[in-house]
Order: sequence, then C-alpha cells, then structure tokens
Amino acid sequence: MNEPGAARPVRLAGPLDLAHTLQGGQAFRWRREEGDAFLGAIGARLVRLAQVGETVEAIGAPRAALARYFRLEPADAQRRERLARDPVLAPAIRALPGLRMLRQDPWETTVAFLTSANNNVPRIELIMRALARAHGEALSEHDFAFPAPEHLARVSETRLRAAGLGYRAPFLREAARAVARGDVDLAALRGASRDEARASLVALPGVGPKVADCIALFALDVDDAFPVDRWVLRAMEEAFSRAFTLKDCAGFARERWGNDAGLAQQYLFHAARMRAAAPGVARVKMPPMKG
DNA sequence: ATTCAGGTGCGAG
DNA sequence: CTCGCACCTGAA
Repeated sequence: MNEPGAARPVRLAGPLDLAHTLQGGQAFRWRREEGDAFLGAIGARLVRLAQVGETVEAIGAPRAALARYFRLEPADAQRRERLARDPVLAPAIRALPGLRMLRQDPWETTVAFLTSANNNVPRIELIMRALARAHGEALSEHDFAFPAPEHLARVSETRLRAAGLGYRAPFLREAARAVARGDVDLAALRGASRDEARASLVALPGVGPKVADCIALFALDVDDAFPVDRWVLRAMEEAFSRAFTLKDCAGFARERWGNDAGLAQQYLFHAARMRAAAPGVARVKMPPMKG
C-alpha cells in the first residue's frame, strides 16, 4: 500500500483543470476531497492531485506515469490551439482551457462505458466504486485498484448484480471472459485506427458503436473517435443549425476536425452539460433520441 | 406513479 | 440493414 504523502509532489504544467477533466464524463472513480484536491488510482498507485492555480501538484506516482495519464505532450497542446481557431468551439475552449483528454486504463474504461448504457453518471460512479471495493486490491481504506478482467471473469453474475450492474451483469461477465481469454487484446488496440478499434471492441457483449468510440477515445489514443450521444447530437445541431442523424453526425465532425474530432466532442459534450446544469437558466429537456 | 439516464441486443419487416 | 422495443435501478 503506497502512501501518497510519502513522496515529494510532482508539478504538472497547466492549463490543467482537475474538476472538469476528472469529472467531465471521462473518468468515474476520482474522489473529491476538501478544496480542490482529488484522490484516486492510476493503475495500482494511489494518487492525490491538488489544483494549484492553473497547474497541478501530484503525489503518489512518478512524473512519467502522470504525464502519460494526462497526455501532457506537445500534440495535445497543438490540438487545442487548432480547435480554438474554429469559431464554433472557440468560446468553449476559451472558457475552459484546462479540459484535457485522459489516457485511461483500457479495461477500466471498457467497464465504465459498458456500464454507462441506458444509465446515469451518479449510478455509473456508484457501480464502478462498488466493483473496485468488492473485487479490487485495497490501496487505502477508501481507495482500490480496479479489478483485472481475469479477476472479474471469475465473479458470479449474482455478485455483479450486487454491485448495481443490473441487466448488464452478464454483459460484463462475458466481456471480462473474452478479454481474459485474449479474444480481444485491448492493449494492442492503442493507437489503432478508429474503424479497427471499433470493429474489435464491438465484439464484446454490451459494447455497441457509441461505447466503443468512448473506449477508443478515452483510453486508446484514437483521437478521431467521436462518440455521439444525445448531448453531443443536440450540441452539434445547435452549433451548425441543422439536423443530424447518429450516423452522419460523426462523419460530419471528422470532416471538419479530422484527428482533433475527439477533443472537439469533449468540449461539445461538456459545454452542453454545463448549459443544462446552469443555475437560473430554464432547464431544457432533451428530446428523445430518434434513430 | 412515471419518467429518465452518455445504448445495446434482439426479433421483425 | 433498418426499425421498434424491453431493459436493472434509483432518483426526481
């Protein structure tokens, strides 16, 4: 069990906004502490992150692991600069320069978004924490590593249901078995093309096109993946004053933003959710998603 | 009580 | 291949 207080903090250059990056729909297991600090696991390490102005102080993992997780690389900064020149995205990027794409563990991300289908964020968080608590290695009294596919493959459907999976329990069990067997090699998909990643991931039960794009974007460096949910669809229709279907939405986005489409999606998603949650503003009910 | 939540699997046309 | 529908669960 590694104590995050044992090492000297690592300073991560900004702009890096922890709240919006860690709680913006990519990750589901970070716990917010008093003030602007977050506690969670990166792999088997217990990490504590503190927002210090635009930058972050991290304890519990070496710089390399943190830089990998937060994608602190030149390509990421260039991506943001390119998108900021698009008038459709400029306001959102100006308002939230510290929103970053994460490079998360592929298996944990698979489970998170398999769980996300027909579900809401608070319950996804609940389920992910329950799974880690019940089946993951303890890193502290309240923090756990996420259980490996080999481990979850041996957990009964009943116990998975007890974690709150509901009807997704058999999906998760079968997906875990498929990954443990090596039918789908998640690590090998990193950096693959979007079509290649999607084709492999969709073979997992409970993983359809939308969930596959989420896994590809949030864990596998597939930067042109453009997951389309009702929020993004609505945001795209508002931004471009036209109707989209689920199918042509992503195609349009990739034509406009190319390899930067994934980050564009994150800003569109986040901006739409912020608007919906804005206090004092009439809550706009999302229309049912057709098609 | 009904509805809804970052969709997916399934059977029918 | 497209379309419609059911689906654990709990919070509003």
